Amino acid sequence: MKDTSRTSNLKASANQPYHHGNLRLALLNASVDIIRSQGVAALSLRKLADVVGVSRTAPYHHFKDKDALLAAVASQGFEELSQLLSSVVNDEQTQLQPKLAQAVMGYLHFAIEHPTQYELMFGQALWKDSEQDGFRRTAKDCFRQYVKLFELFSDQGLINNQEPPLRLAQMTWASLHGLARLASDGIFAKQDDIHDIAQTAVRHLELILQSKPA
Amino acid sequence: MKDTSRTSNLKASANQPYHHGNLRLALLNASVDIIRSQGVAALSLRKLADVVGVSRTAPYHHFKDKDALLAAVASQGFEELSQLLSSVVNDEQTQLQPKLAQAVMGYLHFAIEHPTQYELMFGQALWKDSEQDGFRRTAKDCFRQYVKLFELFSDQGLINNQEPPLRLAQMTWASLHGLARLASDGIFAKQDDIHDIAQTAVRHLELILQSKPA
DNA sequence: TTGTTATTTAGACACCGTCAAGATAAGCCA
DNA sequence: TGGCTTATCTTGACGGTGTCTAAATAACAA
Repeated sequence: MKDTSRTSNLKASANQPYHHGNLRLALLNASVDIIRSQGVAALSLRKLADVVGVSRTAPYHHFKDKDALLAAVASQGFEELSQLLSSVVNDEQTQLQPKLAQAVMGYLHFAIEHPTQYELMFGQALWKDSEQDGFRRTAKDCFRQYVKLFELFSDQGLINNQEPPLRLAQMTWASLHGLARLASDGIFAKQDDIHDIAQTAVRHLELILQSKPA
Repeated sequence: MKDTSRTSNLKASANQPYHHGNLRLALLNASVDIIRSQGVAALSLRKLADVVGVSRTAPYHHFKDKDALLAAVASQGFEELSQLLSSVVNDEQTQLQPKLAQAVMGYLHFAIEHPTQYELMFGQALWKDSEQDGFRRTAKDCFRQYVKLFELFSDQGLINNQEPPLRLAQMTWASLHGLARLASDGIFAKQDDIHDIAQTAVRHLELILQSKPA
């Protein structure tokens, strides 16, 4: 599909309209596609370059490393999750239960729909690499949306638990993350089980938020 | 370090005392060492063979694949976790709270002490590979120990929650796993935070086990 | 136009997993 | 003992990978 048309062919945004049009974005999109459909292990820079229609070393002018590319793909995932959570925060619904369920089920849906990307987003490779702190920031912004949800509940007096909202958010996010992991990694095999466990979990989550532990 | 001494040099067990002594075990031990100290990405069959002192292709007579080797390393981890959990089950202590805390803290300790191995144990690579079902069995045996703990509590009347013990085990294991992941992947950076969150989690876990949800 | 700079390319290197063919040696049976 | 079978290990080779270096190309600014 490598034709000889002008470089300004459609030009998705006004940035970097040099030779290719917008190589960085094209590489990122293709990477997300490959990772979501075939897993992280299936992504090689050489095949990626081939798919996009450039030479093997072209991507290195837009991403320092393969790790930098992977960090960008992970960031894209966190931005998608952030948007999901903030839409729940800004929903007109004011009751705790529906909002909580909406956030939890949306989160789980993302993890189950895009398991390989979710694994990449939370893997050690990126989090222990000190060079990827742009990635780390978008990830923390995402978590902040989740915390904001709990602060909202707390402000509206929907939480009886005495723990600070941040701590409750940390605790429940850990639970949610664990469920998401087990589901998306294929460890809880039966899809029905996952749904049941998720609903049971939401019910107990509410229970925790409403209770006053000693 | 490749000397010309007899092959029966120390011979760790009575199995496979052929040329090397016990290549399979040596490879497995060296792999665990490398993965724990440098991560999964740092393990190459060639360097591994070099460390053990054999040629590059020798390992293929003991492990079909690199994946088969990784599955063996993961199995070793699950066996270690199983032993930990069963020691809690068989402890003379009969109260719920100390046993639960002992299991949770032991589990978290393993995950934090050996983060790279823990990531391998729960990664998609192994769980989505249909060929590694020996690995899957040891993993499920490990989870069964955890379930047994809850059945024990239930038999002794220490649980008021109406949910079946299996469901409670699934739910709390998901929470525990999420916490372990966030901690061992370096996402909850501060070590103190982890400890606090873990204690808060244990407190709320008890709370769930004691409560009767609608 | 000329020069500067961003972008892309081809070539090369070291490393990787693993397949095929052959060498070695241990165990078994005569 | 000797010879056969079989498990074990080795050498050589192939295609694929990430990425470095040096050269080519094209956009832009003067």
